[in-house]
Amino acid sequence: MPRLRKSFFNRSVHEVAPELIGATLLFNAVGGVIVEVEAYHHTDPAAHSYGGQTPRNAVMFGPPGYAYVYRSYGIHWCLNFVCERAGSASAVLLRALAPTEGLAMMQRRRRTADVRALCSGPGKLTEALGVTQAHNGLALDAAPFELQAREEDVEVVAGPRIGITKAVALPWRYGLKGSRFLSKPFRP
DNA sequence: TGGGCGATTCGCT
DNA sequence: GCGAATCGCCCAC
Repeated sequence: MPRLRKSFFNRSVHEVAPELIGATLLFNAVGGVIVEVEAYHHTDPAAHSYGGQTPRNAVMFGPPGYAYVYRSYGIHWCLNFVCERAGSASAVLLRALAPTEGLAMMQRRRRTADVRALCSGPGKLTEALGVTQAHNGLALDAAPFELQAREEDVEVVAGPRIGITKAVALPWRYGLKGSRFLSKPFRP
């Protein structure tokens, strides 16, 4: 199973995001198949990098192939993959996985046995995998990350992003068609 | 199936 | 001070 290298991320977020659907994300050998992501480009008012570089979003302004982690609503962590090139400040938000590896560990961290509830949302996903602020800025092609390219063609659907108040109509949420592990279904 | 709400931290204006 | 790339729980339909 070919591992994703940093060069995989060295392209437009709008190319990378749909190609991540069907890839496998493991963190300390825990994780599963990526079924939902969202693209955030620096020219996009909904992106953290839109207003320029700050200490929080500094990793987004660095080279592609690194993890950007931030706290959401004061409670959750959200995981992003930096894309394009240094300074372009664009990233893909990881929103949902179909759990395959380390089920027991994820069930313990999430305090539920419901497999559909383990990684079906950006905050759930980081809790299940154990990703926190401490992992902000880590390379994606080295431990504890392991990213594997998808092995077969998948059907990718797109729609509006979730939970934002700016640029709400842009269809930059991508998902695996028909997956039971999405944070929300895609409207036809 | 979907909407309303409270929890809770911190970056940024 | 404001409000956010969310979640879980409760309720109505």
